[in-house]
Amino acid sequence: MMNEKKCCSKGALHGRLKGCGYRMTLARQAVMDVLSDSKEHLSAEEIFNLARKKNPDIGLTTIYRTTEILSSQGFLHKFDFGDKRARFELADSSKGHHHHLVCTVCNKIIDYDDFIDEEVKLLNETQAKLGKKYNFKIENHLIQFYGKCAQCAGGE
Amino acid sequence: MMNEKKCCSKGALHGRLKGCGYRMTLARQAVMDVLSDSKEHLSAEEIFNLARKKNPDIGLTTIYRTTEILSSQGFLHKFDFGDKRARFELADSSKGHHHHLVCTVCNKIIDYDDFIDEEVKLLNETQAKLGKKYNFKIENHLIQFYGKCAQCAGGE
DNA sequence: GTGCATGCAAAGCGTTTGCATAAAC
DNA sequence: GTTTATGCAAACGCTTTGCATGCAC
Repeated sequence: MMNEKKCCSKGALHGRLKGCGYRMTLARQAVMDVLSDSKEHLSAEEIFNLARKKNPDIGLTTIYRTTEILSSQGFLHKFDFGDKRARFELADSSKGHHHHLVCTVCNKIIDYDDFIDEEVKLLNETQAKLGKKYNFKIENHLIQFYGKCAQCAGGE
Repeated sequence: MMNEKKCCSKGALHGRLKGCGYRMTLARQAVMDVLSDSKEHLSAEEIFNLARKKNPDIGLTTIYRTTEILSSQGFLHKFDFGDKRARFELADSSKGHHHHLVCTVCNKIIDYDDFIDEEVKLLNETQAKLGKKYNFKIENHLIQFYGKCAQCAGGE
């Protein structure tokens, strides 16, 4: 069994970036490493602070530009959880499809992949029907549940 | 059959605001009227421009404060369609449950209520299961499909 | 008359952009 | 050596806040 934790090796990243006309840089590697080490959905500023520990010269602007590129190339997924900042996670193909459960108080986010088979099946059907009826070329969907996590619900 | 187009009469709005310790003002009425007349999902600035026609002295700040209050009291629904600004619609009880289809190019939004019976049913089941498993008090959900509308898909 | 609501201006905050420098190739 | 990537500072756009004035009650 392979012990491949990361979605793609440094070499693969390098190659794929090159294939799109991008260069492989320390900053881009740092962003991938930070997201690879963390299993959270990090904001640009969080990535910045973590990347800084490895490379103190990195700038926040670079994080924005890098996450933009890496997202557009499919290395990262970009999410909006309603807390007014974009959040990113590695597009790790070893992790299957998942949806999110968002605490509206503390912003804790739980990725769930339970019960989603039916969900995804229905989603695909709906997507097909909607696409046809409204003549929309549907490319993506968003499902999130909002509520209060155990801690935050308790204290109320 | 009643010819009641608005979700609640001015009297009802007045009473319900009062019940929460809020006063009935021209600005609050204007925001409700604007949203009542439009069937779109309006941004704060759009509401501002329309409300201005009825009352030129109104300020954008008031729109922000008013939509905040009216949303929190359940008169309005607040949405985020990914275009970096909040959008509002009347919480009109005569309109049933609906979800959204969002064009990622021109930001056109289609409310659909087709095919959602099954969707809502599954959602409720999932919500119950997730709530139990993760000890979350789920209060809300978001479903949106993203893609390109007929016009925007054609021109590409 | 009292206290909430308003308008204006300024500040906040995440994000983007311009430009000179530095690094990848 | 050439071209892309970076860092810094400034600008941006939506939203929020401070404060004196105005309006609902």
